[in-house]
Amino acid sequence: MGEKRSDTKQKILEASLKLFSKKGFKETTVKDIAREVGITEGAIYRHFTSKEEIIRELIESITRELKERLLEAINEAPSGTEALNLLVKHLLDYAFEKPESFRFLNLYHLLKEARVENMPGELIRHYLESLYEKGLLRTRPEIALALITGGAERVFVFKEKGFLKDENERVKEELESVLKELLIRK
Amino acid sequence: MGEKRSDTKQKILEASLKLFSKKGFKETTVKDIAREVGITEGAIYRHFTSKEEIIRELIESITRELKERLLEAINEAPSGTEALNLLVKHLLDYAFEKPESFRFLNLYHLLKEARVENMPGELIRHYLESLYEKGLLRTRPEIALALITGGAERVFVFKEKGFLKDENERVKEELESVLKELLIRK
Amino acid sequence: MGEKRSDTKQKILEASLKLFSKKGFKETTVKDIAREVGITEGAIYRHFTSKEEIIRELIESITRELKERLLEAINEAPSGTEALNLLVKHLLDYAFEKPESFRFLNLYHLLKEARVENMPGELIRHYLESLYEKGLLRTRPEIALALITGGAERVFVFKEKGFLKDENERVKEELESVLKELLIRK
Amino acid sequence: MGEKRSDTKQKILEASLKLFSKKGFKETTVKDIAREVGITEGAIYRHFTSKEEIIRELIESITRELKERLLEAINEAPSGTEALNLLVKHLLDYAFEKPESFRFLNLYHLLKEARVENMPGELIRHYLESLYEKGLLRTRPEIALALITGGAERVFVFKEKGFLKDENERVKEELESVLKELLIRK
DNA sequence: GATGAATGAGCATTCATTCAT
DNA sequence: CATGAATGAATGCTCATTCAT
Repeated sequence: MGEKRSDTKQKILEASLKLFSKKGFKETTVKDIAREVGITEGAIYRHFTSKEEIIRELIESITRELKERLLEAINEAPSGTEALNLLVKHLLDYAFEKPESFRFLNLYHLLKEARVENMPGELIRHYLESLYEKGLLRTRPEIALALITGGAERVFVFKEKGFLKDENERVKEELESVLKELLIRK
Repeated sequence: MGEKRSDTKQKILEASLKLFSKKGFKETTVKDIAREVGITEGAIYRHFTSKEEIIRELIESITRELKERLLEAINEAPSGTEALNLLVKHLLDYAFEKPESFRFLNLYHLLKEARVENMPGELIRHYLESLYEKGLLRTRPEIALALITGGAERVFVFKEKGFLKDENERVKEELESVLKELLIRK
Repeated sequence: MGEKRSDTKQKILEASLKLFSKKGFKETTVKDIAREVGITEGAIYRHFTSKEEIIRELIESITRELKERLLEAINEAPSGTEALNLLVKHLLDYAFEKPESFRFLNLYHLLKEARVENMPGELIRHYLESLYEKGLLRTRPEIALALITGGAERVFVFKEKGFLKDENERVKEELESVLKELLIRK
Repeated sequence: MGEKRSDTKQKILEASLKLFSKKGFKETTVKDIAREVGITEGAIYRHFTSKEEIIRELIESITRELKERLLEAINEAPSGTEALNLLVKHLLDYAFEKPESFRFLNLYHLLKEARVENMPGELIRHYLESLYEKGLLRTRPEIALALITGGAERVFVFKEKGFLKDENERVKEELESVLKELLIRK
């Protein structure tokens, strides 16, 4: 009953995420989204007041979801070093599990004006800061963060372009291991 | 000397690079470019047959320029390890020297359908491959490449958002040092 | 008694009258009307086959009602001069009693193609004609009619804009007195 | 040379005035205007930033023009009574000379939110006020104004509907004479 | 009777491109 | 070479109307 109510809204969000992350915001038209869902343009506006609102709703839910996962990692960890391990693991898990969301996030912060405070990265940066002060980090937090998120994102571009042909699992493990080695001062 | 011939054309390319890298392709209109140059829309079409041609010309020249620099690095180097050092250095030099070009390159490969063969990264990847086979690389070439280019790009986003407040020179040095340590197997 | 049967229908007509007279026909949407009534758009179509039908029904009932009042005035009157007095009085009574209806009527004849025969004014004009022929009217019937109806309508615009701040009763009396003086040849 | 520059812009204004005054604001589409001018919709936007801007420009120029005429009347007149005569004459001259402008003005103040201060009527009202205080006016200024402007406007509706078949000149004279008689206290 | 999702035509506006001057 | 008016296709959005529930 209640499932059907927001069935279409959910489909619109999913189609939008797919298209926005692949083609960009301006490049994706409302008609594209409607076609992908299998409805007409007008129907979109029963669920959203504007294209911009779809984007807003997507960025909010993705940000929330990723932040939750990262907070989990921080809270789970017994020690600082272990937290760093978990942070990297959770971020990569998310990126490989939901590449479209991850890509959308990157695109959004690349092209749209965004408050720094809202970026999930800020959460990581904040935590890395404390690790850095304890001497557990090999490089400054911002640089570490750039390597984690930038490296992960690039891997997806490579996969998409056919540069990288390995299975996701193997790629993730290798990236995870090299990042840990890179970041943690022994 | 034929240099003055394409004074306006050069200005159009520069204005386009600036706007495309900042706002994206679709988001930048021909009128925007014309306004930035100080001419009218029609005049653009004296120098380019289409907006798409401006993009094409930009991506070609940026690709060519970056490739040249990278080839230089490879050829200059006395040894494999040293070549890797130089490669990282040259890439970061370029990125920090011409952030708009670097950003444009990233955006282009993120949003537009591009042949892998044309990417400057392919050049690096190819070379890294040979280093990897000699056991000089700590991780697989694609992952290494993802960390170098992804990390560099992300650093610019951070600088733009006010995340990173240090001087360029310091940031570049730190990034360079951590990447070298990361990649080169001792 | 059949009165309750069209409770909602009556509400729709009232809401429509209010909105149409304030904002115009095109400017008032079916959704606006539904919201004002407190139902949904679809429900409107249980009672009317189209937006146009609502307008039609409104103009018909307003026209009928006003005509009835005017006929009453004519029939009531003992003499021609007295009939003129009553005509003016009844018209102003109606306008001040049901300003929305009066406004709707004006707007309709201003913007929509309307048969002259259906206008309540035609009734007045016809009667004025006979008075004119008897030499009781100071000016030609059409001009007299224009002053009566145009003057009354304008008074409402002025009240709405805050131009006129007096009480309705006083305004009506003054308008009535000046119109009688103006029209009746002594 | 300079004439051709704003040739199209002028045509757009004229076509818009014609259509708006006949059909209303919402009822007149940009396509209607373009068709009337003989250009495409897009061309409109080289001369105006929006449909609303066309309306704004029209109301401004009409208001300015009418105010100028009325001020002239006031300044020209040797005495108060004569000024009133001239005011009525000038207003009717304008209305009969430019019925579309007059109609547009009325429609605008009927349907759009307008500042009272900007209405040409305010100019007349202000002047009538001073005449009223001197005892020269038979009725209160607002009522007088309502009869002048409302009566004039209605006459055009009647002409359009075929109610009134006389020549403009005769209608104007009669209206003028009755209004003067009505307003001026002897 | 009523709901609310969906349709489809239409609207204001934008924009890459063309072309006469 | 450059201008700026114009085109025409496309875009985001609105809205009267329909229809399954």
